[in-house]
Amino acid sequence: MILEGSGVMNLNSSNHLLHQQPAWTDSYPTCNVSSGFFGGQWHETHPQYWTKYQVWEWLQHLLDTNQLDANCIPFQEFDINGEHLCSMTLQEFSRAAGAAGQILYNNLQHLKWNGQCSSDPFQSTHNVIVKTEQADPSIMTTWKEDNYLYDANYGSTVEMMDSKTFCRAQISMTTTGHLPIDSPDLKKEQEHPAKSHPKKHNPRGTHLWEFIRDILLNPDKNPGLIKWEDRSEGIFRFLKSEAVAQLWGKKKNNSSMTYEKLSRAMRYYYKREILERVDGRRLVYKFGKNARGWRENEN
DNA sequence: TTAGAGTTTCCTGCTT
DNA sequence: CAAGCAGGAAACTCTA
Repeated sequence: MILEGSGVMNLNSSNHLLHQQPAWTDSYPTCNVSSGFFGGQWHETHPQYWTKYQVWEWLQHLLDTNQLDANCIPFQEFDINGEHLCSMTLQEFSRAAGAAGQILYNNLQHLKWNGQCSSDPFQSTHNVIVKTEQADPSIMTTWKEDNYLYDANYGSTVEMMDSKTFCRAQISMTTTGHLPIDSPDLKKEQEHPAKSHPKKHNPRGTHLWEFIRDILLNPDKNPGLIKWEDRSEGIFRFLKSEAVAQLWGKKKNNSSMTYEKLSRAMRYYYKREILERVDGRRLVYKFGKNARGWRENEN
């Protein structure tokens, strides 16, 4: 998983926006706990409301942005939701993730603080919009489709802020850090953003191959869409190719995505050695040497 | 403003 | 025959 919108960004409008809106509840106006198959993207939601999957997405993001070895963060120690995560102390982070615990803790505090000036539980439930999690991608709907969400607490629809603007604001604040964080890692990142994010380019969120990988790595959220054929070799097979394509389309806000188009993008990965061909087998692919994070004992 | 990355879309031909 | 594969070409979106 790669940072969406890396490095220094054009923050003028988003910074302005955030400075105008110091309360986290205002900075997460579109919080949609389970907007999609995986519960939406972690940076679209306040940490308090992350699902387990979003916690993992956040961990993966930190691995990427801090150039950490995958072994630095034992994911099994973070089989928890956002609420649990937010309740963890620095000591608990350190115990769970060792040296990386400090980074995790600082980043989480940063994210919480980023929008959260108040811990008022009323405020948090007032503005955060919750949707019931839907396991079946065929029936799921996203906020983009309807352009509004239903606020269960108040029985009303809420107009949405532009998600891209919101994400940019979130990520830029995370990566450039205008907040008083003492973490040396974050300071370093502020001083050398380009060095911290070498050749990261992920304009529209997670890459396709990472999206596929994450489905494979999260069987609880993978209702028979893709399965491992040979886990150790990184060989996998699409079981519901069109459903996966639809899911990818949802993620990219592209309702016309098909497996034919998705597979074309997959084939481009051959040249980059992110995927390898598996001859003679339909719907079967294999992770290549440039694909990271799919092995059970990565690195 | 521009170049490049990473798709997305469309296409033709081939294979299963 | 349908579905999937292969890969060229152009268009598109977004970031540095």
